[in-house]
Amino acid sequence: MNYWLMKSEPDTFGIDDLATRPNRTEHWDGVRNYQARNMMRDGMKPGDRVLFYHSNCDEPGIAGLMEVVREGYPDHTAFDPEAKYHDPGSDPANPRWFMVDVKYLRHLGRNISLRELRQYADGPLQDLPLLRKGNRLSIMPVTGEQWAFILALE
DNA sequence: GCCAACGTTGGC
DNA sequence: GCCAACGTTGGC
Repeated sequence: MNYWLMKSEPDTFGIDDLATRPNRTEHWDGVRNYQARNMMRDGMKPGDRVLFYHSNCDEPGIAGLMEVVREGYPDHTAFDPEAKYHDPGSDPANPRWFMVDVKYLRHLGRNISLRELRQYADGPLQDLPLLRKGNRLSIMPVTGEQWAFILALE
């Protein structure tokens, strides 16, 4: 089992939205970055655990936990001219973009803010891509050690 | 293949 | 709203 972190803007789709979806499950569509695509297509497997990170909001940070319940499959929203992330360059016969399905597990007891995580940027979390300058990856791997350390802060 | 211009991300 | 960092595009 592997660990990941996925970002979303709570104004668009936050952990409360995931928690109230049917089966508490939703597909993670709209990713249009090749690195993140590769992780969903090749790396993420059912049973993997994911930190749900709220970005671009009052207090950016980790809000809860979710689980991958379906491995990577084509992101059909790329084919939809009406969709926000429509990509005319993605051919249904050879899809460019992928997504996974994730299921809500639980909220953290408290939001663990980016500000707080930065305190450990020179220590236990020094290799966490989230804390690297200029990082813009919306999906990133988390080691078992980082996962355990972050949850111990809760 | 280089690189300037541009658009986006996302913290602050 | 600002702006630094980054990815992508497209002319050459």
